[in-house]
Amino acid sequence: MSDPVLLPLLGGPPPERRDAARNREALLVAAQELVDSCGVDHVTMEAVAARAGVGKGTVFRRFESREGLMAALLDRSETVWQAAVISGPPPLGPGADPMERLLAFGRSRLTTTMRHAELIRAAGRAGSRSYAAWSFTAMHVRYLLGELHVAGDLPILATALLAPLEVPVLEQQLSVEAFPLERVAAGWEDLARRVVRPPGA
Amino acid sequence: MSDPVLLPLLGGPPPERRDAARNREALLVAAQELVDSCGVDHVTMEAVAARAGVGKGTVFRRFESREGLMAALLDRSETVWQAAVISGPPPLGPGADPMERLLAFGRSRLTTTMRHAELIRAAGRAGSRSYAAWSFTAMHVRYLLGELHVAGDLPILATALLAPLEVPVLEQQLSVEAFPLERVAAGWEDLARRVVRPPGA
DNA sequence: AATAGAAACGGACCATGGTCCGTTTGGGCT
DNA sequence: AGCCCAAACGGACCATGGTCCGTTTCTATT
Repeated sequence: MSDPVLLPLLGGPPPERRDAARNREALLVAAQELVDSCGVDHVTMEAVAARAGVGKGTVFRRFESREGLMAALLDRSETVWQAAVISGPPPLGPGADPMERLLAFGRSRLTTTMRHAELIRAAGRAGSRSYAAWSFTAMHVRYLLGELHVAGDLPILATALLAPLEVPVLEQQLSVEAFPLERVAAGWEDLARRVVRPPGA
Repeated sequence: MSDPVLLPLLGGPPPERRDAARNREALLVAAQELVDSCGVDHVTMEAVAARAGVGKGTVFRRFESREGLMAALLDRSETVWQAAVISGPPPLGPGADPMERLLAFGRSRLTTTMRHAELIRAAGRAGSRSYAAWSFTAMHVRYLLGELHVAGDLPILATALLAPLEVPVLEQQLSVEAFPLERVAAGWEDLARRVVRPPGA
């Protein structure tokens, strides 16, 4: 029977079996290599499986779908950026005043989004991962707006600032309309100021 | 030889052959019926072809891809909405003052987008069609901002107002975070006012 | 160490979007 | 009317994402 002492401590689902963990890692490495060498949309699930030395079924059991695999890859890249926001040097990280941080956030998020654009596209709305990514930025912007004593519906206002930084919107501006990146960045700063500026001033 | 009088008038590409036009129409009708009865993502290209009584190759020749077909379908629905904006009754159509029109535009676009959400998703970035749809709303908002004497980079500000009305953003708020529709709509109005409000007042 | 059963594995199999090419058809020209 | 050929057609064929299930491997328990 199972240990009555451990039982109450089991918070989440049981841990992965060792071979499963090894395969997950191998698959992520293989996928990353293929993405780097062929570009996201030329990577097939079979190729990833073959390169990792496992069967195709295994890939889908671990990551649900192609989107899920891409989301997992994306997660890794996003994590290092999130760390820079949480605990990196100012003005992106803590230390600068909130308005400076907000403007730094916008510029940084803009370039990061474009850098990861292909992967973000390929990840689609994969499970709860993409939600997690959105959630982080939403929480951060909400926090900064709070520090700036912005009045209003903060979650909604945060969304208003984040929406123009989504891939399809940025691609429309940068690629289709061919606005220079600096113009888009400056435009976002202007938007941020308009949103933050108090009504009576 | 070809008529020397007609030749200079040939602005665009030559017109479709009669059978081609008939098939295009039959395919659109078939696709619409299937979408209505099964839901967008259960419609297969073969099913559409079969229902229209043509071969699969024909569907792809006319519409390029699944996304292209969905975009064509979407186009029809969007057109009637666009007509309402251009020449319908105020406050959405012309006649009301610009700020009223802008607020009416936001609410109307919000509900229209959600009504067409599945189709918009399925249409993806299909050819120049999705660009045309974006282009219309962008132009309209730019025009209204001009009428309101808003100072700044109007194309960019228009984008800032349109981005929060895109499907993924709205779904995040309405479905994932479960904000009531009225809250999202009110939030957009607040955003519009902040963007329009002049700096010194 | 032996055992049992849950979990993971692999690759054949299926569904569907998309391509290709030999055949048919429409419509301008004589 | 008859000819011609560009355009359109159709459906076999291919690539790839995703499923299924019989087999193998891990690990907790004795």
